Amino acid sequence: MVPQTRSEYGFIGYQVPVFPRASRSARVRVPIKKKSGKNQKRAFEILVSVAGELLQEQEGERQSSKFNLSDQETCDEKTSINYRQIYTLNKFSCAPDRFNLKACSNLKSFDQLANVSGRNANLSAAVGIPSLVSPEFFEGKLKDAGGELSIIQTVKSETLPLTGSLDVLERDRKPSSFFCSDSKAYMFKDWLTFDPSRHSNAIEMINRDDEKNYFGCSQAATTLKAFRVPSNIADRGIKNLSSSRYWRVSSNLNGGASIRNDGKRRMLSHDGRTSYGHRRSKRISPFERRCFFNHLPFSGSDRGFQLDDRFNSANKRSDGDNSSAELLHAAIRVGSSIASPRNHLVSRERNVKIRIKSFTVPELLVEIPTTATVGSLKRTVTEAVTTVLGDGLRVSILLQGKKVRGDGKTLLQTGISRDGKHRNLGFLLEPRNMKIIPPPCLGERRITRHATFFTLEPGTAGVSLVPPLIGCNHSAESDLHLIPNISTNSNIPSSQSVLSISAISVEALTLVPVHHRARRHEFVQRRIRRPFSVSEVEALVQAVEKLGTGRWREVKVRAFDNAKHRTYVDLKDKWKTLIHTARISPQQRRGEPLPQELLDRVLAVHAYWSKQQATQQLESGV
DNA sequence: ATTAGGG
DNA sequence: CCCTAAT
Repeated sequence: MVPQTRSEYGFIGYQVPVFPRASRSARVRVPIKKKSGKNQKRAFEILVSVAGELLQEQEGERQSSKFNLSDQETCDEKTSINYRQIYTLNKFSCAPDRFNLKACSNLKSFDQLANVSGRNANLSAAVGIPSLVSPEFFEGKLKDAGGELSIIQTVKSETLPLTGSLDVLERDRKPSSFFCSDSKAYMFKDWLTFDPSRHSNAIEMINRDDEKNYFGCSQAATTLKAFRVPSNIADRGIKNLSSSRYWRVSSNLNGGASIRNDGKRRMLSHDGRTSYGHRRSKRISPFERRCFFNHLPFSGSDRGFQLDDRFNSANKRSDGDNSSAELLHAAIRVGSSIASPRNHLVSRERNVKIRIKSFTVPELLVEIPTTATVGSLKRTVTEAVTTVLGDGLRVSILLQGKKVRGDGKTLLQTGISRDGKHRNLGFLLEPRNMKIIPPPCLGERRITRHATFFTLEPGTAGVSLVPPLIGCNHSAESDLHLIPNISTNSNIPSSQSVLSISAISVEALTLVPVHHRARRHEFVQRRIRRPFSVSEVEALVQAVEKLGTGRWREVKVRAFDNAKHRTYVDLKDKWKTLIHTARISPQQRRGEPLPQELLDRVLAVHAYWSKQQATQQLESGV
């Protein structure tokens, strides 16, 4: 069944993707009452609402056992829901006295569980009590809203991220529990949005019967964003989708190169606010794909959005022969050459087929500490390159060494089409802005949009310049192997070396201020990994010997005051790992070997202060 | 901000 | 290293 229509309803504000059958989900139980209880409660309200519908579906399919959580499940600590996150409801179950939810946010894949029960939630948070369940829902208003919808939409966890395919389910079933009472049809909401400010008002219902394309969602924190989007924008979404994917992967690669070394991380969401971000993940799980996907508009069709789509859509944009645009090879190598054109007739028009086999990346400056690893250098270069390729390139056309002016002219007029062998045709790639990679500690990353299509002369032959597949390795952990002409002369005078990637086909670096659209996705940079040196460990041990554990601030001031990149949390963490290291066998240890003497001291100091702590507690207890 | 721990 | 509850 392919949905011809899409219907959505909801509250505006929070958005909760429904994700009925996740393949897996880790679990963290969340009590209602928390420091950030208010927001969390909202999230729960939403989740519970959604789950209510899911339960009905579940009931109909007699799959309840699949979702049941055992009764021994108890409760505990850990708040995991964060206000501005998107939650995905993974699993749910309902018992007479409890309601279990598993959910995850977009920022942490599959490790959130909300478990709401009469026991671990505080009294007013038990299921069925209006304070937990949103009033509308509880009182059946939501039901009415849903009742008008004849289409139930659900999403298969496996297929949505990649294909965007949707299943339409129709249910005509007797409702159950406290949710909904007698809707004729129940609906799976792909997105349920919830506006705290108006959550006791009417429910908004948006029918989108006439549109095939739609926006999956906007950002969770973005309120009042219309769902309805013109299809031309949705079309554009395909591009963004690809580009963002592209960026995401490449950014993931940058685990080693840090822009900020001040011990803090930052995440920029598209609305410019700063918030916490997600961790770099080792792989792109289906859920991640979905989450990622969810941020973006997508085509309602069944086609997926594999990387190839970028090219597909590029081809389409060129208005030309779809098969003609070859995948442009954009390895970072020297020179650009042009493939000879085949005579190809599309319609009445003769197309010029131009293939860029490779091109040179314009000059890049990468500043990186000499202490950085080779891997981080690679990543830094990767990022620099992808940044340039993404949005920072200006393309000029060179014919016989001269820039071809006038974007309005046809290829015929400029003579490009007659240039049989295209020997004299060239492309000039110039960075639009010089500051590609800010040196560490010197500022904030430029936010650019990545992956840009350059389409020349639409209407005739199209040449799409597609960023290379750098970073399309799906394993974010793996290092990329760039092949730029990196001069690895390490005549590094100071602590900072400037690495220059020379450009060949670039004549000038133009300094064109470019408007930076904030990327629409959160992006967060993990700090660079900086293994502790032996001397650092030495200093740490010495400080702890003196100060004891639990005074990391003082340890920091005392022994690492000038090591800006070592926070007291780092020191505490290092101490933790030191203890572990000292306990394991030398064979199991990794990294720079530490003198056994040092490790012995670690254990001794640890034992000593542990005892101290214990006796102190005894004293205070008495 | 710091501390303490889990991830 | 990250994340975050609890101080």
